[in-house]
Amino acid sequence: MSRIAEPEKMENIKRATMEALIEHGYGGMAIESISKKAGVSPGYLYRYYKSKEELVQVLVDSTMDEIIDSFISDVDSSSSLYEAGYKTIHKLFMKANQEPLLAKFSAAVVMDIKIPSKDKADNFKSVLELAERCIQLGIKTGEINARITALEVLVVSFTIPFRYLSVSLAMNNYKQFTLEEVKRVAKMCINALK
Amino acid sequence: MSRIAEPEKMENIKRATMEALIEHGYGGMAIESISKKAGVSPGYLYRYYKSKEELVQVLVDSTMDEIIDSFISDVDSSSSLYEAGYKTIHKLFMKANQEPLLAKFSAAVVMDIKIPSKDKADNFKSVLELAERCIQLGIKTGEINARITALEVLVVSFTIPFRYLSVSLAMNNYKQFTLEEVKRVAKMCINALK
Amino acid sequence: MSRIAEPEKMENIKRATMEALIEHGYGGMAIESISKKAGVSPGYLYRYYKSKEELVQVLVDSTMDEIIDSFISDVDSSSSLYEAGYKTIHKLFMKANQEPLLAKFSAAVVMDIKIPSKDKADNFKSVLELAERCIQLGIKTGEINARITALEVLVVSFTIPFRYLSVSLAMNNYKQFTLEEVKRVAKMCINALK
Amino acid sequence: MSRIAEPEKMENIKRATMEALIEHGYGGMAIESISKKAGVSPGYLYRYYKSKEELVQVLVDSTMDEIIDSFISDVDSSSSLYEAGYKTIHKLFMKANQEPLLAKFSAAVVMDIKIPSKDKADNFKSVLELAERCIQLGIKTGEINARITALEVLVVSFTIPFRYLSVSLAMNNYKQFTLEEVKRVAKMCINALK
DNA sequence: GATGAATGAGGCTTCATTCAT
DNA sequence: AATGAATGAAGCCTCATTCAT
Repeated sequence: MSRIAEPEKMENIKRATMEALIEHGYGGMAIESISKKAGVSPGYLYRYYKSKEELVQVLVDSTMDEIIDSFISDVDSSSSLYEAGYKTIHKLFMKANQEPLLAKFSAAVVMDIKIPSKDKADNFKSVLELAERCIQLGIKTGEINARITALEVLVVSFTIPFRYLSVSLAMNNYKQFTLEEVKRVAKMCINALK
Repeated sequence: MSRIAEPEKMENIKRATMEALIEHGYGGMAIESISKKAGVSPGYLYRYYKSKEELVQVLVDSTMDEIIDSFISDVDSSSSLYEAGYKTIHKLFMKANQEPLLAKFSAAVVMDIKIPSKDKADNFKSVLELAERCIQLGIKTGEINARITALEVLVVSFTIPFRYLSVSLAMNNYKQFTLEEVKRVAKMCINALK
Repeated sequence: MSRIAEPEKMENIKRATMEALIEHGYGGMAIESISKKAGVSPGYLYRYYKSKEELVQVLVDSTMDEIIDSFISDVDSSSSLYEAGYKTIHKLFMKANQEPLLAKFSAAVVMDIKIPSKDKADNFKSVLELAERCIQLGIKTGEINARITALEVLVVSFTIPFRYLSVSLAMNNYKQFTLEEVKRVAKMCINALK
Repeated sequence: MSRIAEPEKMENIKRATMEALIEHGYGGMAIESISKKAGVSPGYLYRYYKSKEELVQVLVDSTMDEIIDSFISDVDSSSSLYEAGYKTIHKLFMKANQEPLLAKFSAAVVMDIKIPSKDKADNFKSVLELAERCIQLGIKTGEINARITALEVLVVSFTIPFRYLSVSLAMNNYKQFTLEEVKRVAKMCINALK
């Protein structure tokens, strides 16, 4: 698996894989249709990924890492939980406005248990740690109930924004999210944890 | 003359199908492994379902109908939104205590966009109507913000309980839910819509 | 394979088998649809025939025997080849008027090489002997060329009437054959061998 | 870059399909045994034909078209019906001498009603038109009875040569046809229509 | 490097046959 | 005797993967 390759082709492959995963799921997606949509040969894929599973894992893991890292940096750079949530949701919804595919894929990765990823347990641990940080911040600012659990934070904050996004786009594929919506969704999350 | 079609076999098939769908998704599940797990021959399945797709559709549609009907009756028989939510979540969590598989499958059906169902648009309409009813009840009792949208209700009430359930069971497959948890999850939902 | 059985059921089975063979061929016909059409259970068939192949063989062989025996008796009881041909074709076409299925099946058996029969070589020998008798009769009466071969007789007399029948019925399934047609077809056969 | 799709493989597939169709019929032939006989993998077939049915249809339709076109050109280029018949039968028998398989397949296609073809009705119409042309030519030259019908021409001229061929080859698979036989079969056809 | 022809294992589905009732 | 539920081998077809060019 060599490092450098034509970046445009790799980008096409990633996008085609995301579309296929969203539309058909892991078991239902076909390498041939992905390579066709990406404008490369099936053989090309196997130069950079040793299997269908690896292709998906790499994509899913990097997406998950990005989501988590971004959320961490938002929490660390905010002085209230609401602010952190607002930032994260803002990024997510603005990304959805420009690149609905990427946003939808993020939602699918967060929600779907069946997509193969290299280390589900690892991701899970990261997310739980993140939830703990949120709790600390929220308690310090008095925004949330002191008895809230990490599971509850996770279920709320790692679910409502993504679900809002994917349901909205399922209803209208060209939907543009507004700042008003960002605010409302952030408020819902905070309220849920009160 | 005709022997009774053994209901136990049909039950086994349904359970095996749910497990397979949860674990591998529609495209990844194999009829042969389902029939093996159910203790019947592959051909047997085709006596009652004309295809893999129909097998899944029937299961998904009946599950979705049950969920919606149950929720409707809870809303109609309650004098507050909190009460309605409590009833529904109570049923769901108690079912999970006794039949984790059924509960997990319900969650998968509600969350997964890719599972084939006879009429996705129909289901969606039903769910939206249900959300409207919740809003009416919640406004009457003053429990929720008058400006809340059906989408928001749907995203909160049709997501948090199922997500709480599936994440909990993913962490510990033998987890038993408590009445305390029912109360807390119901409260989170109501709070989110305040 | 016991001897006596409800004759009506056996008759139904035979007819259903003929229809299936004509419409779908041996490889394409299904025992289950035959038994359904015949109004008996699949298991019933296996009481009297040990396999799909035997079911067809018995039917085909008895049909072939009937055709040959009938032709032999017509040749033996006639004083000219034309008379013999006329008698045979007359029987065939009148049978077609009353029982198109039986006539069509006879044609299929005579024409189709792929239908399994117990002893194709035997049948073939019988038919060739028959052709020799025709030649003897035809030469005695001066109706046919003395140098005609058995193969030629066979190709003409075992083909034209059956083909006329099956093509006619393929064009119009309710076609009724006339005596005029019997005469014309008999004449064509004789002429061909002049 | 792209290698030439090996024409030899396609040829092998066609031949294997013809053999299978002749020997087992459409319903009885197995894709796997065809591919094995052709020396390719089962999947290979589906690169060029989208189904078993299409594989057979393409083969049958092109064969039927060839037969009809060849017959038409023979009729159009001849000044007597006998000449036309002679030419056609000559081609057919000489082909049989060199490629018995192709000739046997032609006979099977012409005779067998159950083989799937794209447009049976179309073929039938073409054949009837052809018969009409034969009648016009035959009447002009006085070779045939003026009251002959298209059905009769079809039954004679589209049957006797093919049946002569297939019965001959069924008796002796290595049989070589002679010019004398061509003449005799052509004469039989003409005589039949007198 | 890139391709896409080719493979063959495996998935869906049918159907001849059996056997408990 | 008669049924039809049940089986499982086998058929059609797809698709992840390889490799000669």
